[in-house]
Amino acid sequence: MNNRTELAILGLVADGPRSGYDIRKEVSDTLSHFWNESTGHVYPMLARLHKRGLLTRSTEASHSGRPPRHLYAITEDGLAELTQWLAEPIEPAPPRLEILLKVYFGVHAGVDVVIEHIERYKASRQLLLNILASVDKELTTPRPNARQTYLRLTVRAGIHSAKSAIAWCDEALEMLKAPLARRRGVVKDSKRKKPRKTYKP
Amino acid sequence: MNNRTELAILGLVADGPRSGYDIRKEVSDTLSHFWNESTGHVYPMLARLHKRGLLTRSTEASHSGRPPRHLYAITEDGLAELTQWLAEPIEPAPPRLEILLKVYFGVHAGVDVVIEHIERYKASRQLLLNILASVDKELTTPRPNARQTYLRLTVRAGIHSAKSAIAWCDEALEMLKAPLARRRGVVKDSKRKKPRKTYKP
DNA sequence: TTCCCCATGTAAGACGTTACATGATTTC
DNA sequence: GAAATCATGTAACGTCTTACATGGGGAA
Repeated sequence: MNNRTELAILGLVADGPRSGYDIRKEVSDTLSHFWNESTGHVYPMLARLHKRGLLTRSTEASHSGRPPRHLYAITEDGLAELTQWLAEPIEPAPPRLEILLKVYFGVHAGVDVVIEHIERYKASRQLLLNILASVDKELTTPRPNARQTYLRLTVRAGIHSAKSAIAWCDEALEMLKAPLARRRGVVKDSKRKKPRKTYKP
Repeated sequence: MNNRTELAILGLVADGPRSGYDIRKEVSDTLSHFWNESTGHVYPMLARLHKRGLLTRSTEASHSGRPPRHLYAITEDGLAELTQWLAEPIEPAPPRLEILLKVYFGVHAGVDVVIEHIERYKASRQLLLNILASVDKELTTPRPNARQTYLRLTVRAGIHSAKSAIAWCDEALEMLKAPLARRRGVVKDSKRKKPRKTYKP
């Protein structure tokens, strides 16, 4: 099996019974800095896991006109599958970094556009870094248990990554602003006929 | 339009006529550290771009039994669409970092498994860093043109990212090896019945 | 002689997103 | 009075991957 949504669900339900809603909430509250799930995918995958016998399903009485709540719990087979998957080596996902694609195509866009993208990107990473740094602070306790440690590790990963992104942005902005600004005519070497419009949002 | 494959194709063909094969090759040779395309997607997207009038298509005579080579070139409409897309702000892609998912679920796998994953990951980042560092060296020229600069920026991004990943790995390994090793019993708090198997590949 | 390069493309399907439908309750 | 929360799910669609089919030429 190879479906990442199913695996994420399995991992979460392994900590105790959860509904589809619970899972969505947990992902967006706690895992959002390294994982995401979309609503429309969680419910079908829960159904599939149930059909495959990896989850059991029990229905709670509905309160006041709400749809009934379905609680899923992990089975022994589910736990076995989860454990097996957790031990399997991770095959690196081929990257698709849109910002770098736009940077790479910079010749067709003009320096100003590229600079604008990098500045926006830097701002977004800075914002993320601020959030993660404060989460990290909360998570820093004298005697963390295993679960806290693992969660904190994911936050630390985000912090390292955001910092390096910011550092790259600074380096890139310097490279682009200083020398290309002086000889902006370089862009004219390309085949374009019309002059680039300046990018002013 | 929102199709990333089409946009990548458009950007590459904007530098000069190319065949489907050329594009696949260019992606895997030059962009592979930040972008990928799969064979089965490139050809249909080329056909679509042609149908939409963003690319022209000319057929070269086939040499010695090979299938005929189709050369695609960008049209004015194609160039316009490319330029417009390049100027559009980038909406951040929701992350899905499998390694962090496995770290987060570490309680169900055991410390040894997590450590093993991080060590493998570190090795892979180290390898990538070595490659990118040597590419960066080659790309470091006294008077780079715009194209070289943009390419180098993508390489620099990879270098920053790999370094930060390695730094995180080191930090994580230290956090996991020192304190959890001393009180490995923490894992027993979870609901698992069976002891974890040690992960020895 | 075996493997990689060239060179096209299709078919099937997995994966995932977005938008929709429903509607009472609690919070601001 | 508006907005968020709770809570399920489906339908349509877009994106992308994997595997297959074909086959000659050149390099190791």
